[in-house]
Amino acid sequence: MISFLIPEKDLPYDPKDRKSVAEYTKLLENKTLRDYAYVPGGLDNVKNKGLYGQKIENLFFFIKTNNHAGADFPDIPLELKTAGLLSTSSRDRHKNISGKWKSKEALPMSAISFEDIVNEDFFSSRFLEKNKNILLIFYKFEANKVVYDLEIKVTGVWSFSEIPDYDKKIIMDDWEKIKSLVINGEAHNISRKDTDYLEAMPSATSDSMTSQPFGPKARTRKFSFKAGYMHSVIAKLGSEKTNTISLFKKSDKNINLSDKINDKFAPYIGMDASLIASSIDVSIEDCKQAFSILSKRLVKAIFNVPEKGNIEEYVEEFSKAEVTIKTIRINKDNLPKEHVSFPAFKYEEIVNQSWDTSDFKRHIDKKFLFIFFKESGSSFFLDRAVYWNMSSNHMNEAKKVWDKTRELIQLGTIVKNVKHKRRYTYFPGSKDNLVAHVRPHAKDAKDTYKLPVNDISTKSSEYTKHCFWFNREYVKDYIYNLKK
DNA sequence: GCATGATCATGC
DNA sequence: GCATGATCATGC
Repeated sequence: MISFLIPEKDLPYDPKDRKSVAEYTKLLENKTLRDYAYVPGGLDNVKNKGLYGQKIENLFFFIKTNNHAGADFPDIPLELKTAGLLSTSSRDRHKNISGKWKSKEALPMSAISFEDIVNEDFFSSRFLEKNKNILLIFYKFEANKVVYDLEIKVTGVWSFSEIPDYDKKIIMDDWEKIKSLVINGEAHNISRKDTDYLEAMPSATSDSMTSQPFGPKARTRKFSFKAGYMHSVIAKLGSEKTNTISLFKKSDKNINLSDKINDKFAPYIGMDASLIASSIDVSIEDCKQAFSILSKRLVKAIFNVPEKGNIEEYVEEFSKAEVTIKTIRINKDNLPKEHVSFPAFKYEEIVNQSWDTSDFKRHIDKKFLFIFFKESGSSFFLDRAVYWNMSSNHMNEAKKVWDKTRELIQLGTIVKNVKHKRRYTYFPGSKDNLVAHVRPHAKDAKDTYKLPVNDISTKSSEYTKHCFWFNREYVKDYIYNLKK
């Protein structure tokens, strides 16, 4: 039972009218809660952003905090959520889809009950019941600021019924995917990258466990919208001109992202690289990343991305689902010519990170679009486009490589043999782990990053830049051939 | 031939 | 100027 702190008839908005609530909420934009809040004796100094929503309910909407399961505005129904914003930088890959502001992180919504979801269907699910209409209040994130002084920048209502059909389809598929993992007794192996927009986000405390009907205890999780998805929600609420391109047409109803990508690539599959180049009217560069450049130009041609635009930024679905594109050349036996590199890591940073906050995990905890060119005679043809994400058990394999690498850097035991012509390292090699290994990634051997601890055998305080690489055998078996 | 170290062009 | 996304090259 909702009870108002002032009589309902005196409320400055109509709690039974969603539009009225949304318009009233707009008064908060470019203001702080302190501009509206009145408490006899003054406000407290709450800094915990988890309490911000309650304070807004109490002081701005004059609603007592409700502890029951119902919505904050039960008649319409509307669920109030507050979330942080960061300003986008010019180097931001989400700049184009986000406009001025981007979401600080994924938006947690309601808890997932593994016991219940297996008996639900999407349209009568607790997820949809609880989250079909969300009143969003976004503030500029500033750590350690008293909540009353946070600057509110964007507000508005997100409604499932009002998003495009192709977005609904992706969210429904995401929900179904989570449900099917639970049905298969795999709730303990769910990963955020199994889905596109709606993810099963683990609770912040890693030891919080709950039961699942057909498997061992699993981490408790919440349905959450990915940060990439929230970027576009924020831009739309803020009426920013984002100039993005959707893979879907308005009439697309029952097609998912993976199938849509395959459809778009289909006309070019089997086509020789030189023929692709001439048919989209570009030339093939003569450099190391020639195939990467060609495949990005092909993607731009297929999806109508401007020549100068960044694909992962312009293609709305790639931005919302946080997709990374990798181009791979494979030989006649489907083995990639090369291992697959990631950005070089900084030795001083990796020792201060945990696996969950590490850059490597952040890079691989995403969706990928692998574009494979296969060798044929003296040329290569476009063979496959694979929309892919890593499984949780392989994630654990990757973690072993990261753990070992971090340990070696911490101990200062990187270099194996100084006297040898070439310097060999103790970093995990491609035979040591199924998924990944560590190798140099630098302009040349003199291109270094500082070490947190001097290397014992070289006495050096810096070392050639290195990065994590996906093993090419792994790419062949688990990405190209989709082995489980 | 493969594992691993070394290096390069592009684009922002 | 440097990070990125790759390929080249050496030596076991």
